[in-house]
Amino acid sequence: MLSISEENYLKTIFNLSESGKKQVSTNSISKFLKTKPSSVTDMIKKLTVKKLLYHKKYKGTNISSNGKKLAIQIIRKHRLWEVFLYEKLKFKWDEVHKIAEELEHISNEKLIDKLDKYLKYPKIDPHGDPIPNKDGKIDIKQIIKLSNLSIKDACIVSNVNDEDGNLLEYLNKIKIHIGCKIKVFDVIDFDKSLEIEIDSRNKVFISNRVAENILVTKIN
Amino acid sequence: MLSISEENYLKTIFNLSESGKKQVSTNSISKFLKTKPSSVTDMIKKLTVKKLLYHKKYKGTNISSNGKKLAIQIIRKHRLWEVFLYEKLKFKWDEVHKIAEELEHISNEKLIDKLDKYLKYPKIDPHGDPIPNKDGKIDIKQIIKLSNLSIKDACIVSNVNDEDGNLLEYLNKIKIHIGCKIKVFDVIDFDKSLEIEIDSRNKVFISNRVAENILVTKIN
DNA sequence: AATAATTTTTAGATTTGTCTAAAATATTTA
DNA sequence: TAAATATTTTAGACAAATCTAAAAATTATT
Repeated sequence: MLSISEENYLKTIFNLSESGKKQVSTNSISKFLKTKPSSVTDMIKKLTVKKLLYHKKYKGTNISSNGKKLAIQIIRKHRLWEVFLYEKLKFKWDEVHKIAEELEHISNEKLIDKLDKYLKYPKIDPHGDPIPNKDGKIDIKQIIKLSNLSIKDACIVSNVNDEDGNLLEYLNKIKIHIGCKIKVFDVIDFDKSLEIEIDSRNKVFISNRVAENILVTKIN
Repeated sequence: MLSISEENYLKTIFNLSESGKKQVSTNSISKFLKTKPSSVTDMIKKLTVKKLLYHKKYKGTNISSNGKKLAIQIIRKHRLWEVFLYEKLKFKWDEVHKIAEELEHISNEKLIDKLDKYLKYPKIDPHGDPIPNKDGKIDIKQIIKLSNLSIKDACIVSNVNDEDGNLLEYLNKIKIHIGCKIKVFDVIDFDKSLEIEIDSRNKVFISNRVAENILVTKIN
């Protein structure tokens, strides 16, 4: 059994090593968790003794396969709770993360199995991130341009090009934001513009140019 | 903000002072929480400084009105989560307590409000205990004999006379246990025997003599 | 390559919640 | 009521998770 702190470090190290190079630096962990580097060193020692990490002094940290397994189970719990909060309790997509950070540490396998079943075995969370299954398997998240979707496809916005203030302003106006759900109702042959529905509410047309600057994950 | 330990002590002291005399002994707390009396003394000091308890050396402990307010909110969370686990996730009534002990410490007012709404503002938990409302008001739990109910009443079994082994064996056979739900379908005028349905499943007749030895809380 | 700057680790301290052992107080019993 | 027993508190220790300050190692700069 891991403590909440140990779980948070493990999860952070897993995420950092997924989203970058294999060797995770002490500083990057400390920045993410808002703790001092010396605290990170201490915790790395503890988790290394438990064989959840590999560590070479001054060189960086790796997650072991046991560590990875545990981290994935924590992420599974986090994302399932996010789905619950979003779909059942009707929280907004940007409110669910903070609460799920607490819920994810409740350890009861039966609870998670039943929650999974109750939510009808969801594949992605409200941010479009994939939910690992019970065995720890994760469907790799395929990020594509909204312009690549076809009629009847649905997706979650995972990123938008934020270099252009005008684009952001426009997206804000039509209520497209990271985490929102978009369904494609029609693709106009003539100019490849899209008729889409945003968050099951407003239906709008957007140009192909705009659609190329919105990154999404398909959800069906 | 209270720590999980502080919350557990506060809740325990509240419960002990409700279900007995006003002065709670250090030993009784230590027995309930399975910690040493010296640890209890330490925690009492901390909570006394925070004005959640009153304490007189060697004499016993009282909960303050602020302490009571906090304790009731913890109990509210506990019981709402129990309803969720029982009704939505389909846990058995005797499995929910342990998990709710963990969930009750998650502190987010909006979460509890939304959970309450989602569960349609339940008044009692799966054990028949009343759920305090947002303002901390608790409908006092009225424990009555099953024999006092009328047609169409429903209730939760809160206690059975366990002095007679034969009665226990019989109740076990017809699957009446603490926490189960009973609906009264008919009251026979001739001998005051009852036709009841247990846990929305088996329908049986029981004599008035048996019904007098089952204590329940009405739920409608 | 030598120096400066940054990163990481070590050493030692602090807080929280627990413990044991012993002392102080209260209660029960003979 | 005095002695025996039980309860409660105090004193001091420990593990977990953090911190600060300083030392060690690495990386960048001139």
